[in-house]
Amino acid sequence: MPMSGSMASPTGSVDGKTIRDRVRPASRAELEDIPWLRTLTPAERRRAEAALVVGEAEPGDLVCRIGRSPTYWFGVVQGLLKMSNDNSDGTSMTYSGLPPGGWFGEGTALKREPYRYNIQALRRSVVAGLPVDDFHWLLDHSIGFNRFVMNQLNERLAQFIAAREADRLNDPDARVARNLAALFNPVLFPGVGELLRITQQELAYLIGLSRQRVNEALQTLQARGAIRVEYGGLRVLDLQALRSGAAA
DNA sequence: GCATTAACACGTA
DNA sequence: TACGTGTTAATGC
Repeated sequence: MPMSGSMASPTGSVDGKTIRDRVRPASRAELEDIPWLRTLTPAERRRAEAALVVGEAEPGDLVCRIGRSPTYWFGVVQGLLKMSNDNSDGTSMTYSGLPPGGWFGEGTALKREPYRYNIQALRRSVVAGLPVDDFHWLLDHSIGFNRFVMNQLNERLAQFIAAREADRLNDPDARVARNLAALFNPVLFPGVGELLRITQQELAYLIGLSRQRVNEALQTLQARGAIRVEYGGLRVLDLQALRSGAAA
């Protein structure tokens, strides 16, 4: 039985730069793209906006590293990140892609425990961070923020179940379709838009198939009108078809 | 039979 | 030039 989790990718030279350096306050335009700010009262929002920072991540940069203490609750403003861990045999396993609009790390921030995964930039990205102390302050003071976080956790749980289901499908085309549907989840990743910039190689690592087989599946999905394959990315034409696995 | 790795030509940023 | 895509051939379960 194929399990996508069994697929490992070569780790490559981990140029272990962290983006801790060179963070700056969030610009007005960047604040507009942060979905949970709209759930706050004016006073709460002022505090959150003052605390938010953003940083640029180059391809390969680590946004957070396993074992480090949580410093921020993170969000993707632009670009694409991946969540993965490294195996003892020098390979790594990719668990999830993180497109724009996605916020992550609340589990670690809640418990103030070390990160359990690496978060790495796949392409040039802009990452926002809310310091953990401010994250906790919002949890203690803001009803709207609590609702957002609860909704976020609920949606992620649904995604987790869907991912397990997708892993058990043995039709590679359907697995590719379901994984794409997850990346285009408008609740978890409201900033992804209709064009997702990701290479077929990274998609292959994420899904747990070879690049060649992913390419074949993408051609099939395109022929069915669910997506359009573009250079360095994919455009979604029919999200419902992807969710249903785009079965023949 | 079907997916994987390896290798290649080709087009694009 | 470096990278991503699309394709083929050989190999393995």
